[in-house]
Amino acid sequence: MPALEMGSDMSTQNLSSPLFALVDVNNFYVSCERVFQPKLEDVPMVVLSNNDGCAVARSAEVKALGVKMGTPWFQMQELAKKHGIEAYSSNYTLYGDMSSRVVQVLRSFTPNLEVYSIDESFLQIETVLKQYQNTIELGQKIKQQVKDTTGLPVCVGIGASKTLAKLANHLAKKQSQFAGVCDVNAMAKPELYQWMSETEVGEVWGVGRQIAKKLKAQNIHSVFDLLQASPQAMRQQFGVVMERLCYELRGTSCLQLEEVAPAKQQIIASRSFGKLVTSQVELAESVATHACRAAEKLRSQNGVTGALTVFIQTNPFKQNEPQHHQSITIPLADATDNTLTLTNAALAGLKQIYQANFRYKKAGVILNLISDKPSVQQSLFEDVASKGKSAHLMRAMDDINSRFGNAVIRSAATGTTQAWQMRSGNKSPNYTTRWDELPVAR
DNA sequence: TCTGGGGTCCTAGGACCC
DNA sequence: TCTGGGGTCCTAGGACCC
Repeated sequence: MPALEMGSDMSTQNLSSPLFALVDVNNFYVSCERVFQPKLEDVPMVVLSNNDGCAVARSAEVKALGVKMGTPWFQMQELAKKHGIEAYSSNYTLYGDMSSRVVQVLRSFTPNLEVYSIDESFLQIETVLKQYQNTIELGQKIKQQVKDTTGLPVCVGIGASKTLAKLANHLAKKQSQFAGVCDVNAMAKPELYQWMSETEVGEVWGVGRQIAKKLKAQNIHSVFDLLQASPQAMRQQFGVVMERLCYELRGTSCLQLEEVAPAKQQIIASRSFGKLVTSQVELAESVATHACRAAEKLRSQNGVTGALTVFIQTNPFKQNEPQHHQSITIPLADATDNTLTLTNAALAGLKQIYQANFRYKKAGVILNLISDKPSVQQSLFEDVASKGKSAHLMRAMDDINSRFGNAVIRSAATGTTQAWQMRSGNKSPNYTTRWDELPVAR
């Protein structure tokens, strides 16, 4: 079954099945700090979030003590004293800079690269491989090169789908015998299944706490259990994302490499308060600040927005206090990036949702961007993987794109393809108008 | 006392239209 | 037994990711 029918470059398509490598920096923020302060090597340490609230990065020593990601610093005081854990405030400028250095090294291996997050990149490597004895040699080379150039330690996971590469990366990190590089694609099936049955289902990329809980309730505990579950049944219960994930686990790639980062759809600027806030004046100050910051971000990526959302919320951890989580979306008369317009809209919104008598913990502003690029959302696995349907979808897309260069296309879960033509200077926050429907064969 | 910030996708459901 | 129903547009909210 051809995995990807949507690729535009037919010449390079499907010559061989894809092979993905996920390169992930170990304990990224902690490792960055250590590059510049070598004395911190071997010191148990954490890097803290804004307001020095939570641990957002933990060194190996701290992880070994059982400290979970996001643990509030105040909750680990005792442990910190006992084991000499040091805490550092985060320095995102530094981390961003280190991140681009790592990407630069990775690009020297292949241009087919997706920067997935500040510390992770996917590489598509089946064409690169010829120059190496095997995937492990390539992985080790990458690892060494990043270490030599940036000082940062990475692990490499390799698999036939992004999800499997993620899983391989997990094994590379947890199991020392892999020496930081693991290829589940080259692994003998019995060995792979053994690892899978020893790995909790919650470790799978896309299986979070809620879904893991539901899976376990029906006796799906390990990755191997999930591998054996029927994708159709999983879809019925959990939706299309889960179905796709099942196929990915089975080695059928459904998720493409996204070499070009898609334009942002929204911009968020928000912060927690150091203390609880009740007055509207104080909230207004922070909301205005966030609106300004959001507007700056917007302009820095040459965007415009058609609607602005303001939200305020109480402290969800104070369960004995009345909770209030309110938001409102203000449509803007014209698409804009103007700070004053946005600030005024934000303040007007705040006025409408503010209620006295609540103690607020957080405020923020969300901008909904107007996209000017055609985008495609594939909802159905079948759309991607089954030849007939995706061919039909492609025809529909070609047709729409040739007639309306500036269209937004959605393939709905029912298998219909719909298109909206962009309106210029449109006033609606939803910036799209449905113009036609193209039937797609089921 | 003290609990991050910034994103994505998908679904359900209400209002409305014909 | 009673019942309209399909489709659109929009929002809220849940789940996930790092």
